[in-house]
Parts: sequence; structure tokens; C-alpha cells
Amino acid sequence: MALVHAILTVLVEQPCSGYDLRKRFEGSVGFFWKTSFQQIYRELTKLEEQGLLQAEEIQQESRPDKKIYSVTQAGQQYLSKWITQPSEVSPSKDDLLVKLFAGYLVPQETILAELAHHRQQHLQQLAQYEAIAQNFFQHPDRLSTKRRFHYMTLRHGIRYEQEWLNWCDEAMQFLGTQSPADPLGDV
Amino acid sequence: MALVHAILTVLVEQPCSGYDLRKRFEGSVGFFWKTSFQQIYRELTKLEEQGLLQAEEIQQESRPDKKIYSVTQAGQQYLSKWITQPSEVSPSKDDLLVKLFAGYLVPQETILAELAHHRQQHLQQLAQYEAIAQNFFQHPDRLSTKRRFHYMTLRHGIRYEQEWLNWCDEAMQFLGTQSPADPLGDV
DNA sequence: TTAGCATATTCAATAAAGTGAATAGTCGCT
DNA sequence: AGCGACTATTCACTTTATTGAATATGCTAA
Repeated sequence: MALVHAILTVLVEQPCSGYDLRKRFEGSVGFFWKTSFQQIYRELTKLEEQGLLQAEEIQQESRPDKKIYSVTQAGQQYLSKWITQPSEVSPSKDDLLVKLFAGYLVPQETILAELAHHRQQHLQQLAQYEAIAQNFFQHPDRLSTKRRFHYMTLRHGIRYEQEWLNWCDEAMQFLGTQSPADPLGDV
Repeated sequence: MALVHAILTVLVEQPCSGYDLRKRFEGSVGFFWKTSFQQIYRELTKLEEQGLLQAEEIQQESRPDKKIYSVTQAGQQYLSKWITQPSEVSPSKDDLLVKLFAGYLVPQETILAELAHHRQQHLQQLAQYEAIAQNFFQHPDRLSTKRRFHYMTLRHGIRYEQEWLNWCDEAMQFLGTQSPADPLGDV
């Protein structure tokens, strides 16, 4: 369960409201930990009850009131302790691969279209990551320690999307060149 | 929710008991859809109630009795329909990247050790995948259609683990060569 | 002026996932 | 005779995740 940790991670940098947190989430930790705004609010409430966050209510005139959450000392300790504890590789769950495993049950074109569709999505995600790299990480060797860590997560994103792209190409090539009648198939 | 689909995928190839299903799962679909045996049994029961599976009770003498589950026609249709429906890229959730994002909060050695630990895990997983490729997919060009699909999921596993290995190396290099005092850091 | 969008949050219901424990029989080993 | 390992399954509890809806205000553009 890293959602609470992801929230603490974002708030420890800069306190903000649930609404803003969610927006900041999208552009950073959200790339490797997806969630919804309802869940964020729920966790914020819980974290406050546990004393890992503290909230300050801000009355606003031109907008609805809001609560600014910031990480307490206990919260920072909790986060650091979590980071320090060794963890295993996160288990993966991927629909497309399950589909592909049973892909022989449906027409070949269906699978090829689905692969093309996924390729497109990964291409877009890669473009987004590369734009971030271009805009915020022009000189990796001159980054602060904190930003170096952020940069490495971005590097992972880039490599990850490239891997998917390459695999999509390989799979479309490999599965596409197969004669549908399966004339030489063994096993 | 692809667990039910993953179960159907395995059972459509070959009916078996929950116990055996779980074991077969580990060596195939389980690589990209992790689950527990309790969950498998629970889903088997539900799928039977829905008429997507049918169970046959087998009395055994030397062992506990068991139920052999097989996919019904409705089950096959349900699976095929799911495969045919286009889907979006599965959202990722990765602890390590969240940790890395906030990695500046803990000593550098902690992070480097964690990266090394993960590198080791990915290396082992890669070795396992490569052994499978060696043992069961020696001649990719001579595979049956079904096995070609299986092979592509394996190829993804191999590429995925390689990507992680390369990234771990890059990250350890990049973060390891940083002077802890952060003398030139901007931002 | 009113529709739509952005800000800002909460509640409720359900589905799915994760964890621990319990049961029960057989087999081989010591 | 007892212990651990393997086969085989079920129950209960708890935490997470997903989805839909509701509420309230202000701003802007058609």
C-alpha cells in the first residue's frame, strides 16, 4: 500500500489542498501510482486522524474554502521509515498480456488492432515523458539531489515506454506474418 | 478485473482443479497477473454460479476429493468477448519508484542498497524467463498459433526484466556518483 | 442568461484484493 | 507414533480500489 506514501511524498515537498494535491499527483507520482480524487480525500482524512498530516482550514471568498494539508514530523518519520524498509518487486497486473495469452481464441486482426492501439498509447506517454525531460531536466548533471531522484523516476518512465513500443513492434511483426491456417504448427 | 479472465484463459486450455490451476497459474499467466489461492477458489465458485464454468466432483481414494473445473460455452464466449473489447493500458503501481521519488529523505546508501536488491530480483526473474525460452521455445518460427501467443508474452517478460536491469544500473550509477553534499545543485 | 468549466469536497455502495487461519486426508521418514 | 510435506479446499476479516452521485461557488464565453 503505497498510496499513503505517495501522498506524503508529494505533500512533504509542498503542503497543499486535496484538490491541488491531485493535480500535482498527475504530473509526478501519478505516473507510477494511479488513483482517484475520492481516494485521495479519504486517505487525507485518515492520515490526519493518525497524526501524520495536519490540516489548516483556509476561508476563501472568490472560491470554496479549502484545507491545506502538511506533513507532520511523525509523518516524515513514517515516510522515511517506509522508504528504508527493503521491499520486493511490485507484482505486475497487465490486461493486455492476459488477452494475448488467450489471443488465439479471436481473429488475428483483433489482436493486431489491439496491439496497434496500445502502441499508440505508449507512444503518447513516451512523448509526454520526453517533453518533461526536455523542459525540466535539460542538464541532468547539474540537478540538485532531490531533482536527481525525480529524474531517475522519469528515466524509468522513458525506458518503460520504449520497452513497450519495441515489444509491440516485435509482437505485431511476429504475429502478423503468421499464416492464419497455421500449417506448420507443432505442439 | 482480469483475474476471472486469467482463470478462464488457463482453464480453457485444460480443465483442472483449483489446486492444479494455481500451480499452472504460477508458470504462465501468473507472471503478469499475481493472485493467491484463496482468491482463485473464490473466483472459481463465482464463475461456476454464473455458469461460465462447470465443475465435476472427483472422488479420490489416496487423496482428498477434488473438483475439476472446465469452461462452458458461455464461458468461452465471455472470454472471447473480453479479449475483443479494446482496452486501455493497465495503470502501473510501483513501490520502488514512489520510494525513489522521495529518496532524498534517506541516506544515499539505503537507496543504493535497495536498487541493488531490486536488480538482483529482476536478474533472477530474467533467468527464469530465459530458461523457459530455452526449454519450451527453442524454435519460435515453428510454433503453433497458440504457442506463438504464449511466446510473445514471454518475450515481453524478458524485455521487461532487461529494461529494469538497465534502469537499475543507470540509477545506481547516476545516484551513486553524486557527492552527498550536493555542491552544485540548482533548483 | 445560461451553459460549461474550474475550484473544492464529501458520501455511499460495491467490487476486488490481501491475509490469516482452519480443516482433512495421505505419504514417507525417523 | 509423531512430524512434516503434499494434496485440496473453505471461511472470515480487513483493507483497497472503483464508480457514481451530490453539493456549493465563481468565472467566462456564447
